[in-house]
This record gives sequence, structure tokens and C-alpha cells, in this order.
Amino acid sequence: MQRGPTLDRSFFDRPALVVAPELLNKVLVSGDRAARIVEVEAYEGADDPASHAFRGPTARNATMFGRPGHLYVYFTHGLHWCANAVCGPDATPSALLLRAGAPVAGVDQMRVARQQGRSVARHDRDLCRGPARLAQALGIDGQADGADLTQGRGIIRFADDGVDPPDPPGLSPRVGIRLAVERPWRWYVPGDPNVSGPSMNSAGGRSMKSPKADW
DNA sequence: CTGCCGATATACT
DNA sequence: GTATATCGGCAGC
Repeated sequence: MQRGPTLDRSFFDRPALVVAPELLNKVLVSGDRAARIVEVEAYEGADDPASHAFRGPTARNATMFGRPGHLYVYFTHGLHWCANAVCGPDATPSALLLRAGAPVAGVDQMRVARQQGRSVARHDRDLCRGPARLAQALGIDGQADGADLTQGRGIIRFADDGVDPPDPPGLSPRVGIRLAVERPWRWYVPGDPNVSGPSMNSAGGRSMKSPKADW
């Protein structure tokens, strides 16, 4: 499986804005499947109107108010699951939405998991590009909410396989929100084709016609 | 590639 | 009733 140590609690027990760029290029392991995280977004608490935690704890967002290093999984739009890594400080809501990854192991299982009814991911690039796709590809759903990511033997964890975070990382506003859109709290790996949404890259010779604004 | 639209759980007014 | 941290299918370019 994946080489390298499992990220421990001290890694996550810091503000999400600090952890975010360091989490890029770490490997999210779920059973026999793994994806290199190439895009994350930070969400805070009472001062972040775009966050689920903005209005205080509920049954759904309880994990966000819990301990750093756990997985917050929520259901959205009536169909999709999305996964977050809870950050610090302890007992204050703070999390990183895992928005996209590059498949690195268990790709066959990912292809199976991503086939629902008639929908089929036609390119491997579509397996983990997007928060709900990433969760589905890795088999993460509501059962994984609250899982401890820092147990080395846990089913879901982050491995550091020695690939450094990008320097500098890409930075932009968060995707798909209406409030606090001006905050540049989305980090990504420049040039990675698995990044969802706007990214200042054309790695692999992809088009990049009318240059989109990028922070 | 871009844009529109529907599916529909959860939280909220 | 409305809004939402999304996605897939389709139309059109």
C-alpha cells in the first residue's frame, strides 16, 4: 500500500489556513484505494459565513466541532457526500474540504465505485476531480463521518510519501459559495490536471484560452 | 470547451 | 417555503 508515515494529530491541530498548503500532495488512503490530494478549501467557524459551522453546532456538523485529525463527512444536494479533514485548535470548528485528488492506488475499485446507474466516469481524470467525486471514488460516505485519521492502522488516513507540497501553491477564492467569496481560501497544485475548477495551469497541453481571473 | 438544469437531504426563515 | 461547500447529461459552440 502507500509508503510513508501517517500524519498525526499535531499536524492537524493547527488552524486550517496553516494546514491547507501543507496537506497538498499528501496521500489520502482509504482501504486499498489512495489519491494524492491536489486541491483543498478552508472553512472556519463563527467568522466564516460560508461555513456549515457558522450558525453553531447541529447534528450534521458536529464533527467539525470535535477533535482535529478526524474526518467530517456531510451529505449535500440530496445526493452527494463530501469529506473534510478537521483542523485545530481543538473544539473550535475548522476544516479542510478535500476537493480533488490524483488517483494513485486502487484505480480499478475507483472506477467501479464511480459507476452509478448509467453514469460512468469516462476518463480516469474524472474519478477524483471534485469533492463528491473524490469521496465516491474512495468509498467515503456517512459511515466515515467522525473517523480518526491519525490512527496508523485506521482504514482512512493520510500518508506522507515524501512528495513535497507545491512551492508556491495555487491560491484562489473558494468554489460554489455565495458568501465570503472574496476570501482566497482555496489551495491547489498548479498544473495538476485533476484540479477542479479554475486553476492557472495548462499542464499536459490543456487549453487555457480566455485567461480566467486567478488569485 | 461553456452554460443550463434537475435530483433532493439538511438546515433554516 | 428557500438556499446550499455538487454532479451528470445535454445543447451549442
